[in-house]
Amino acid sequence: MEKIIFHIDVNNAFLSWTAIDLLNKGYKEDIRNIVSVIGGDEKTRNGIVLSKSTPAKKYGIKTAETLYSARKKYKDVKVFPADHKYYSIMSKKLFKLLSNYSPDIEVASIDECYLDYGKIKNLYGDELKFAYMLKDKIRSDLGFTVNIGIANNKLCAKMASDFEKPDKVHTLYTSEIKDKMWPLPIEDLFGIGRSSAQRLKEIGINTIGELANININKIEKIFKNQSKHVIEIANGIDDSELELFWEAKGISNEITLPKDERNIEVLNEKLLMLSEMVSKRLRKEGKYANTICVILKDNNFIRKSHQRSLKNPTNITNEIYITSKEILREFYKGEGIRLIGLRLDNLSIKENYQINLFENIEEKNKDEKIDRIIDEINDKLGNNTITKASLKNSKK
DNA sequence: TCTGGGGTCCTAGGACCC
DNA sequence: TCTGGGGTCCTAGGACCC
Repeated sequence: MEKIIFHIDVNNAFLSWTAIDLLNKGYKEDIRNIVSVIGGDEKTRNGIVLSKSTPAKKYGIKTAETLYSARKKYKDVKVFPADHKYYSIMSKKLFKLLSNYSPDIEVASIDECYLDYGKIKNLYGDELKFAYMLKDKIRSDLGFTVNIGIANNKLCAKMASDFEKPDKVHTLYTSEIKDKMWPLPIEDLFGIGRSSAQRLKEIGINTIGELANININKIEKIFKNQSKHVIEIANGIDDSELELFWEAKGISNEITLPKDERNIEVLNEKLLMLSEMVSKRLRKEGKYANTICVILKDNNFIRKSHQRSLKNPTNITNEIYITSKEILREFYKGEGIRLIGLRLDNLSIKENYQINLFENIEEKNKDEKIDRIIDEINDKLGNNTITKASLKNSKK
């Protein structure tokens, strides 16, 4: 069976979805048609562009740049806050619509997915016709536009959906790689980021085609034993399968602080909050963490992290909090901290206990039960209703 | 009024074991 | 009297993606 993969990508997802939300609420203007962006709050140092309208793009405004910088490009750019809950609803609507046609969908992020069309071609016929029908149906049913890339593997489908936007269908079949992909600049290749692109340009490689045809020796210093793989992606070679069942390998939350912080007591309070956030998500997944990692970003934007493997996996808020405090104390040197984060890794399904004479299993089970009850109450009454108070009184 | 947050994968070095 | 080498696990950091 011929492999035919679709990559479906929402155009300017956050901005489009906010535009729909605003129109539903009676807002007169469709912000997709003006110079506008979705941005964070500058007062809390979250002032970056998360999504931009097509007109904003025309003024050179880019995702992830500061609002300050965006305003320099267009003084009166309209800035709207993100609404992640609403985005999640719209995302689910999209995937639900798509699942009416195929069960073989890989959700790649909140606003994009892969669909295995090869498996359903005998039902729906020509892929190009179907793609046009699908994109128009999404637009009429859900109110936003998508790009659809069609190819013989995931990589090329992804590349194709990134061609001209918005509201377009493109193909990048294996036979079209030379003509459609090789002339593109090297930084357009999926998997080549800023750092790799820079180093490739330094050795005179500027297009995907140049990379595709390079002698492997010339890039081995840069890419080590990934060199073969890098040349393959430049040739549009990718035999990876769709991953239909995604499971998180780690759970993390981070916060940027309103000002640089040097007070370890304040940092500990943030760790308490982060412990509550990550451990609640962990319990919801029914999992246990084997590794706890504390992340710091200092006022020079340097990230540092320290982690610890646990003797026994846990999902208990207080255990995670106590451990994270110890880790922080071990490596915090008093520098101004801009961001603090907490990550749980090496997740396992069941507590894989080795008998530990010094640990009271019944006590642990009780702690976990209490945490779950707290989760339930907070879900009903809104977050942080009882958690902090109960923890502050808990034993060290 | 400068630079988010949530992920994955890879590398390299050290510890440890045989 | 001159220090192997493979395998695995842990840790820290970097690159990349949306």
